[in-house]
Amino acid sequence: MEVKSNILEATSNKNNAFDNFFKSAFTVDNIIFGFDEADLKVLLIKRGEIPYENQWALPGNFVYQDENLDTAAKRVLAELTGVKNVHLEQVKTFGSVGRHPFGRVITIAYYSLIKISDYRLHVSSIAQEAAWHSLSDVKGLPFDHDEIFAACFNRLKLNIKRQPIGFELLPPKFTLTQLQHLYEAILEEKLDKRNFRKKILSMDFLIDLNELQEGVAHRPAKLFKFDKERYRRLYEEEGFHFDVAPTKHKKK
Amino acid sequence: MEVKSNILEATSNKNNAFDNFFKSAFTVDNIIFGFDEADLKVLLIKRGEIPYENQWALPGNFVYQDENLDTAAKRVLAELTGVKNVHLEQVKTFGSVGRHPFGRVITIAYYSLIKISDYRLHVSSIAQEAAWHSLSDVKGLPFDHDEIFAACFNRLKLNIKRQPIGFELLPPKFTLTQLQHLYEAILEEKLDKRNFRKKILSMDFLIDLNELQEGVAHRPAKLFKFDKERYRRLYEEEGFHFDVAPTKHKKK
DNA sequence: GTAATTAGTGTAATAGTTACACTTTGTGAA
DNA sequence: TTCACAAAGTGTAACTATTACACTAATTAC
Repeated sequence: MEVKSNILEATSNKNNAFDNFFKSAFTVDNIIFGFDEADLKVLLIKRGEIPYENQWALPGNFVYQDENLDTAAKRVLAELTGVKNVHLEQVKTFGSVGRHPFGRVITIAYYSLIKISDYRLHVSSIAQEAAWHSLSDVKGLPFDHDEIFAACFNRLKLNIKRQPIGFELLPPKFTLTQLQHLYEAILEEKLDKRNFRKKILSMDFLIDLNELQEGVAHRPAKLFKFDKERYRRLYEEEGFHFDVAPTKHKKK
Repeated sequence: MEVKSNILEATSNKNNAFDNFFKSAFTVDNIIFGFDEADLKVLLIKRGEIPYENQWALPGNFVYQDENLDTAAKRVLAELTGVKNVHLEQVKTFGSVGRHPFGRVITIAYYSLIKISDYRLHVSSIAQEAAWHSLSDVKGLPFDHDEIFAACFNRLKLNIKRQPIGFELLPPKFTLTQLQHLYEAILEEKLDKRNFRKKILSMDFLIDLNELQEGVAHRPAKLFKFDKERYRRLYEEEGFHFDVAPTKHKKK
């Protein structure tokens, strides 16, 4: 009771102190994005519990008593995929009164980006089953998960233009075409090939590895890697602004 | 007990169900910005309660049981200032384990923008006393309020370049110089007068009222107003990008 | 060796950004 | 009434970034 009564001392005396200590729970949801050469995917779990048992939903879990929020989000990811050390971003907190049928639940939404090749489904208490879904399949989710998903995808769209986070979704060595397809998938528009290459190379943080793609039935592409150190030196203070013309974009 | 036990059914069975229902509280903080002709200000309250009694802190309060998060943030603002219908934005949620000395407290941080002239200190249960502070005075705040403040100010800096929110801080009729000073205060850099005017006028959502400033001991400036409808029509889909050269900015 | 497939490349027109300094219009004091 | 003061208001040329656009090169599979 000690914690409770102390918190209540700090509360407004206009209200009954107990009003501020109602039954509630808080959770994190972590929207996990992956990219598989062609499409942007999201990892959904099949719920093993009521409510909405057996429906596909965003992965999430309660935050433990002695656990920070970011840690909880990382734990959800790690338990589900075994992947650690990823790009993680807190997006928005959802706490409408009626959003959970069983009571007041506040959910802090994160997204994270992983290399889909690193993914290996783990036996996990969080989910019965997990699977990658195309973005277009992500609708009709339970709770307010459609809204949460939209907020996270939206944030990703904004961030991709200002931070070098695309590389988190690609293997360490990638071709410029793969990178372009990734940008196109996130931004949901086709980009002009020459302008894309000119722009991204002019930013000067990609290193040409002088290696060629193998095992493709056409002219092999050069492989590049992202130079994080160089990025830091060049852009740490000012940041960048990636904006390339979609193909056949009409001028006003 | 009904709510509690139902939520607990939905929880992971790997953990003791009660672990997910520990003693906790959640609050909103609302960082209230105002602009007084020259400087950007923040409204701080003098805490009337332990911990940190009598220290200046960010305004905040518990979220009530039947209250949405945004509503709670608006309530904090209204109780403190009487101002309603403002620009409000959720910024980030803070929930580190040790951030509150009395127990686990999750805080959802918002900022809001008000016209300082509308402000009138209300008798309020939230604060003993409230006062505007210059940005440079906002440091050494209790809890992790320095970090919360930084996150909100940062967000404001980003948003001012992409949304027409500056007008929320100015009277309905304002001069271009006032507007420029506001941008300078938020961005923390001096801007070039001619470039600023050219850019903001070219955006085509300011209306020249054909009225002049009164009561100044120099050439009076023209008054403008922001045309919200026109803004919507022009920018609803694409948004804008406000970026004007600081004065004497050196090129690389 | 030829068809299929994707990689890779340059330029001119246009649009946007930047740097920069003097004239105008009002007030208020002598 | 005029002069000092203060801030308002204004244009342009140089530079930089963005856009639109189509063919040749390299490889594999048959």
